[in-house]
Amino acid sequence: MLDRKKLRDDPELVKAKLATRGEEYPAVVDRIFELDTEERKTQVELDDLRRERKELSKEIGKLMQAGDAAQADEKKESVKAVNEKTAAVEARFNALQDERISLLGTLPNLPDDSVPVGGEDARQLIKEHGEQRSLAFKGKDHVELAASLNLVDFAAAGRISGSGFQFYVGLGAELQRALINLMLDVHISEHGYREMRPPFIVKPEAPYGTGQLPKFKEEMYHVFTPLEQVVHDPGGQPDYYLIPTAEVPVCNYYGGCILPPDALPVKLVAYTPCWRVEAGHYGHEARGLRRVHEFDKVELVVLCAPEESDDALERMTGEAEHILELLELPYRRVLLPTGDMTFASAKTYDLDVYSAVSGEWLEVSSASNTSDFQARRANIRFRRDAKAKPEFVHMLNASGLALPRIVIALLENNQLEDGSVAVPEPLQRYMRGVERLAPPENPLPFFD
RNA sequence: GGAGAGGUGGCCGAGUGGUUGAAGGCGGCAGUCUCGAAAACUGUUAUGCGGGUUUCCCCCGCAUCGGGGGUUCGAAUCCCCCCCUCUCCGCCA
Repeated sequence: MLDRKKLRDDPELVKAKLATRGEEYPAVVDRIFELDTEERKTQVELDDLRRERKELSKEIGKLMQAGDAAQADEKKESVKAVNEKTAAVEARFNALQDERISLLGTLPNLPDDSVPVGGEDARQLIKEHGEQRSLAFKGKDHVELAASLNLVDFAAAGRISGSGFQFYVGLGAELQRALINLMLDVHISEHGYREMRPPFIVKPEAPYGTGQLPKFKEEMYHVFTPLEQVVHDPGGQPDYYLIPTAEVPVCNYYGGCILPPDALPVKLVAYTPCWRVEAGHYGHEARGLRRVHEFDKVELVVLCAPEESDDALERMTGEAEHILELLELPYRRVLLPTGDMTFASAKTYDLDVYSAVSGEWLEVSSASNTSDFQARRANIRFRRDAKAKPEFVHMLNASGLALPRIVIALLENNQLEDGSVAVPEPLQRYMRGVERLAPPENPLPFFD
């Protein structure tokens, strides 16, 4: 949510900045500006009428206590007249306010000044790390490796859940668990995060707070309770959503709270599965583990004071990179342009990992500074001092990291000519000391 | 899922239709006392929106007692719906 006052004070600036994110936005800003002006005029009218009613009602109370029923009745009539006027003005006020708020909810965050203007072409390479070496032999892609090493059963997942789901088996499942634990442990003990285990199913208010709603409703899975038990249906919303990222429940953890002085920064890390509809066909883009409906991710969330958030974004991105370095995966950091950022973000870095087989970069992390945008929507504030007025915190999130494409890169980059895959050293202790992923001696019976 | 109880300010808790934004207590902050601290005493202690003044100082209005709707001249208080918590029963990993 953008600051209503900022939009009021400098609509041209807001329009110019939002225009870099989508051509449809300036017109919305104009409309909100009109609504805001009219709404405030109406509020003055409304407040006056309500004050009048309040005063009269008090007088009626006094008259009743004094036993003067006749005069009281007379006043009651005048209050009724005031109430009629109030009802009309109130209806107008509510209509203006509703429209303003719902339109404001559809505007994305203002991009930071350091963000390049433009679409995908304007992506800015910040750094590259590690050698993008190619294999000395013809490597298999991760789907072939996953099959030959008996790590992932795509066919079974397809039968049971449909395309876009995976059945990790044996060492494949252990690898997931190992990656999750490695990431959590590093973020907790080296980077000072506190682990959270949030619920995976949330009410609509939560994705609204983080900005997935109302614009990206179709990207989330809806969870309905059985029809006869559907009791609340505010605004036609389904009952629940499956989280598309841990950001949704974790960022809402302090929803509505005013954090005391010295509470910031708050650093939270959570592993959760993530569910995304990913409607449409992607072909090669979606092969195997590239783009899936359900995946595992370790997510970092930081709440900090406004003046800290620029540094916090750099730090968090570095912390995600640290995991890639531990896994010895070549990666690059890219600064996303205005047209490419997620809704709530003011500035986003993507981390891409290099795949030796396809020679492509695969996105494994997105680190965003949402400034006060999510904090406004979720209403999360803090006090600098015991007596200071509450201010909105700044909120940041970064994947640290998303697993499927890590697995792709790990398998493809670390494969050896004999068809096995080397396990990076830091990961071995999380996998019972396994150094190589090799075809199991007695694989699961496999049906295709 | 069934039956019952309840949700009030940072916390505890009073308040069942009238000047209650809300008693009292605790905590916090400021002051008096003290060499200092404790104790005691005094004062103070919500958020949002709008208007004025004009800049962070104050003044005024409105709203807010889980959320929404209703009754009424007037609702924390009465009615309806929803959300949440607790107790017992049922079911269940």
